[in-house]
Amino acid sequence: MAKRPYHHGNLRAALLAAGRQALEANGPASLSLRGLARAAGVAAPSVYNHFASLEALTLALAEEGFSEIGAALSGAGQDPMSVGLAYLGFARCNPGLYRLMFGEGRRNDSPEGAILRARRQAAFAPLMVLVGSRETALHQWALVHGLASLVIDGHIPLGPDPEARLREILAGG
Amino acid sequence: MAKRPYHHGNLRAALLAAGRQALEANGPASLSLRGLARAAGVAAPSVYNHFASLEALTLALAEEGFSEIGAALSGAGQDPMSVGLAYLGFARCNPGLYRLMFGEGRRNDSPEGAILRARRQAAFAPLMVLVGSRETALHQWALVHGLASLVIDGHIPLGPDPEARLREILAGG
DNA sequence: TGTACATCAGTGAACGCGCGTTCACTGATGTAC
DNA sequence: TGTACATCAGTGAACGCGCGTTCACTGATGTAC
Repeated sequence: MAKRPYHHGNLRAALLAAGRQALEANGPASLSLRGLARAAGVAAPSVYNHFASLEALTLALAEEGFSEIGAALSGAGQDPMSVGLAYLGFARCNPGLYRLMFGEGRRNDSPEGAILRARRQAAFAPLMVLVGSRETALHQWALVHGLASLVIDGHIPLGPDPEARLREILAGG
Repeated sequence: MAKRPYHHGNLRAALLAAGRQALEANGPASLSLRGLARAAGVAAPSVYNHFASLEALTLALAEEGFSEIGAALSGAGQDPMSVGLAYLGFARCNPGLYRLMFGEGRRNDSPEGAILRARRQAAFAPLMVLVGSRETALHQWALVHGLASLVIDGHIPLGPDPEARLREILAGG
């Protein structure tokens, strides 16, 4: 099979791990097929044994993110404040991934874009369930998403007790 | 001086206009020095007579945006709801530019990034003035920024009366 | 008015770069006889 | 237990691309005499 794989038997996983690392180290724009292959200790064409294209790899990273944030929100219980904090926690732990998932949409009309948009809607669904009206749900989503973006971008220093601060801001309408 | 300028005497303005157009047509990631020169009907090196680098040109575009959103917010009066709607109006009219201004920050520690961050804080200042506590101001900023992002990304279809819908969502806490 | 000259916004050619992707290949592993 | 063979994850070389930037240049304009 392979000649001398540096990765330990699962190049797909190694590439995704390298992607996560690159995402957090240098942001979504830094993702490159050659770069990830390099990071995984493998020649660039090897990537094509596991992903159809760079776009497919990128999408797989985003899928990981949506799956993880979904789990985090599900595990946060029924209290909207808890769900909001869980959402913010995910974004703060994975800022590069969060940006890939929600920002930097290349082109609105690409097939990749359509898939990402659907996944975002799905991630938003738990919020829908918890609150009464659709307006309120959208309001909450906008609030929590906007706050996540601002925090990630360093606009809101959180001080020694980040969670308490986030609670204040979320509540402070 | 020039040989045969296709632009009418102000290449700097022509490049910025081309940048605005590219931003709205294809997003921030599509900005390229060669592309903008092409769009302005000029050879690539000509750009360097007016901007030190692509980064400088990009920053000038963002500055335009911050100046315009500042004017829009100032003109919106004292009512927080009006200011919020003005903010959303700017984002909806200039989605590509808004993304450049607020999203897609390349690297947090680049000098460009620092300038952009300062400009964002400045754009946020009017909100600070209108509301009582700092928490409330941050809450409002997050809400309006998040809503702008979601609307721009097509997650919230606005229907026949967009402004009324946005009012509902903003109010719907 | 005519001539020499400085200015400087433009030019085309070239640089080196990293990129995504394709190609024919190689060689270790696992299986069938 | 040996041997032939198929599989297929890996390989290096090469493709064409667009990019930002640098370079020495050109030639129309505006100014000084």
